[in-house]
Parts: sequence; C-alpha cells; structure tokens
Amino acid sequence: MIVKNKETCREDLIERILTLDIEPGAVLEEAEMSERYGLSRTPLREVIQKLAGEGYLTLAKNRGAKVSSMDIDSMRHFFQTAPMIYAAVARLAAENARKEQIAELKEVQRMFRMVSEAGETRFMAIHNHRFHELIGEMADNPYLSPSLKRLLIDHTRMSQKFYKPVNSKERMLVWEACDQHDGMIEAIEKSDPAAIVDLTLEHWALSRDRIEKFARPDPLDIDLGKTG
Amino acid sequence: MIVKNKETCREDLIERILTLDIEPGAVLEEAEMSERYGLSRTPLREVIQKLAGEGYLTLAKNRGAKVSSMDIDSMRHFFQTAPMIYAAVARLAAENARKEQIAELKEVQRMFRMVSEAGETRFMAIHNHRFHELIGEMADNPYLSPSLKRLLIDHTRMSQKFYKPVNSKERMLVWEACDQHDGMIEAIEKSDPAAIVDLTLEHWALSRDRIEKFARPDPLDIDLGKTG
DNA sequence: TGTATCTATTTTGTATACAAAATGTATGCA
DNA sequence: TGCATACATTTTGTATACAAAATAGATACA
Repeated sequence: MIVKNKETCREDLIERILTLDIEPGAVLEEAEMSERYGLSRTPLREVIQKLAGEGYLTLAKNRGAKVSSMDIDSMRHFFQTAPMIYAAVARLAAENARKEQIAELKEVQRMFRMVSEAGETRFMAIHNHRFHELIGEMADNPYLSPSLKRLLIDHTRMSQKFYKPVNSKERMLVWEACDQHDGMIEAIEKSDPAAIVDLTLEHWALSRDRIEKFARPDPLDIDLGKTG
Repeated sequence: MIVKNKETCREDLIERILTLDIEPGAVLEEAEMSERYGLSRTPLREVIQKLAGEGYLTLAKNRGAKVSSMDIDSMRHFFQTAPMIYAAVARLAAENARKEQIAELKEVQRMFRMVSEAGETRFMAIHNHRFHELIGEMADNPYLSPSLKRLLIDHTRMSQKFYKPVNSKERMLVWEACDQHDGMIEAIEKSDPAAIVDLTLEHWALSRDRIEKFARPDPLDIDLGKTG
C-alpha cells in the first residue's frame, strides 16, 4: 500500500479502523507507517493528528498514537447521546438535502443492499457508515457534524457483529434495517422531517437492541456444569 | 510572545481568536507565526492543524490557514443547534460533576463576576467561555463535547458586544446572566438536572435575544431623512 | 487601455537530519 | 533473587533544507 499521498493514506487508515482491521487500542508507529505508505514522517504525522482530532486515534505526548478504544464508559455515553444527535441530524437532512446528495445516497444504499445480499460484512459496514455519513452531510450543520461523526466511528465498529447474522432471525433484522434505509430516503425526498425522525429512532432501536444482545447474550443453560 | 512551546502558542492563538484580537477571516502565515512564537514551522503547523480540527481555523490546501468566519449560514445553524446541545450538556453536568470541578467552576465564576464589575469585556468573554467549557467537561461526554466546543467558539465571538453594555438596561442583563451562572452552580451542586436545564435555556434565551438585538437593532426613526 | 502569458517571488508541502524523551536491557549490589 | 541504576536502543519531537504550488508583477500584444 505505497501511495505517496496523504489523502489516500488517511482513507486507508479510516477504513482499516472502521472495519476493525486495526483493533481498538492498537498502537501505530510513525516509522513503520511511514514506510508502509511511502510518506515521510512529517506529512504522516499530519494525517495522524487529523485522525486524532476526528476521534479515530488517541494521542499521548511522547508516546505513539493508538486507535481509540471502546471501553464501558464510552459505550454508556454512546447509548446516551446517539438517538438525540441522530434524530436532530435526520430532521435537518430532510429539510436541507440537495438533489445530487439524494442521488448519491440512493447509490450508496444500492451498494449496501447488494453487499448485504452477498453477506459481505466488511463492505456492509463501510457502506452503512457512508450512508449515515451522507445524511450528516445533508444536514449541513457544522455544529452537529463533529458529534455525529464521532458517534458513527464507534457505531460502525460496534456493529460489525450486527452485520454477521448467525441465524435466520438475525438475517431478517438486516433486511429490516435495509428497508428502513429505503424509508429514510423516501422521507428525505418528500422533505418529511417527522417521518425521517420516526424512522431514524426505529433504526436506532433496532441497532441498539442488536448491540445490547451481543454485549449481554442469553445466559448458557445453568445445568451445563452438571454432567448427565 | 516568543514562547518556544506548542501548548502556550496554542493557548495564545485561542485567546486571540476568541477575543476577536484576530478577526474572523484573517489569514495566518506560517513563517510569520513561526517567528512570532519562536517555533519552527513543523510544530507550528501541528498547532494550526489541531486548531483547524477544533473549528478555530479553516484550512485550504496549498493556501494558508484562516480564522473561521461567521457568515449568515453558520449563524443560522448556531441558533438552530445551541439550545439542544447546551441543555443536554447541562443535564449531564448536573448528573456527573465531581467536587473539584465544582470548586473550579466557582473560582471561574468569581473571576467572571469580578471582571464584569470592572467592565473588562475581554476578560468577561474569556471567563464566560471557560465557565461553559467547564460545564462541558463536567458532562464528560466525548460525543457531545466536540459540538459544544464548536458552539462555544462562535458564541464567545458573537457575544463580545453583549459584554460591552451601552446603557443601564443592558448592564442589568449582564448581572442577570451572572446570577444565572450562580443558579447553575447551585443546581449542579444539588445534582438537580431539571433545574439546570431550565436555567440553561433561560441563559440561552437571554444571550440569543441580545445577539439578535445586536444583529437587528431597532430601526432608526424613519423621519430621520426629513430635515426639520 | 485591457488582457494574456511568462517570470520572479512568496508561501505551502515534504524529506531528512538531529535532539530529546521514553523504553528496554544489562549489570551491580543487597 | 529482587531491585535499582546506568547505558543502549527505539521512538517521538523539532529544525532546516529543498520541492512544489500559488500569487504578484512585468512585459508583450491586441
């Protein structure tokens, strides 16, 4: 991946972080990355610092950069904050979306459905992320977007398992989420803020329940220890 | 102001931007600043890029950094977003504030009242900014704080005139805002989320009305053109 | 006079060498 | 063996030289 290009380097790092290719907590060393991307340390450091500002990485002085971790605290803050921001952004998106943005959103959703049918979890995560990022761009509000972007980073990382359905019931949830996307596009096209807020909260509830279910699965049979 | 120190450089720039010492839209040149602060261009650029990520500056590729401007669009977004974020942050602050944070908040408020009585508008802006920044730290929510900080940057810059009361009625508004701060501290100490949300929205309304009044002052007497 | 194009200057972007800090390792001593 | 300290190595931070891009100015031409 020798790119000699800051922007490509940045995009690659973002993708690897969002898809958990690079795990939360992993440390990134400048010399190593410098070689990997074919950039000298100066521009590379600028990429790192930008990503840190956006919440992908966490910096410690005289120590390296590490991929932001997802501890119990940030989970709590995440669940506390996400629905409010998502709803507010969705409302503004329905009010402000431009034609070409809607076209792009449809294209992303087309891709998302395609990779969902193919069960390509990695690309599902990427396209789903882009879908919601685009809604953020439609909202076009510089005061909300930094919070939205931070939420999406962790949401995408947490949801990786969501996109890897293990049974037919879980597969249904993916289709449901996918259909909700379609509904959101429709609400945006009709400039119907109330509709998109409702859909967004449903979409959130679906994702939240799936994440919680993963974090706290049904307990094993308590008789398991007793050999028959 | 030769400091040879990134952190001091950063703080100085922030203060100068918040107090409108450096006007919105002003361009910052690397060589000039490098000399001013006694830092070489490499660490200076890092400061600039960090400030850009936080919303103080706006970067253009192969062009310099400029202080983020406040156009009609961002004003609109500001008024749209501020009350929601302020209220949410205030609630969380009341729920999560730690003792030493409350002590610091009281100290800042003491300073704020002092400089208010002295009519030192520059320091009023700085201490008021710090007051609200501290409430953000109490809320301790990494998903909300970037939005809050962006709002505060522009709020502080817009409010400069608010702190320069031109008549006794406007001076009263400053005391009212100052008293609201005291009420907020009390609500935080009592862990009373409902109270601080109410106060925060009142505080917001006061500030908003003052800003709007400044942006759209009472029209001049329409007979003014007719010479008597 | 107005416009276009070429050149000089300024300004930003990148690479690299060097300095400082942190980490890991070995050695000495109780 | 356990611990502390000194030293070597690794890693981050800063300065500076050079490259690339943009801007400003001058000159040629319509």
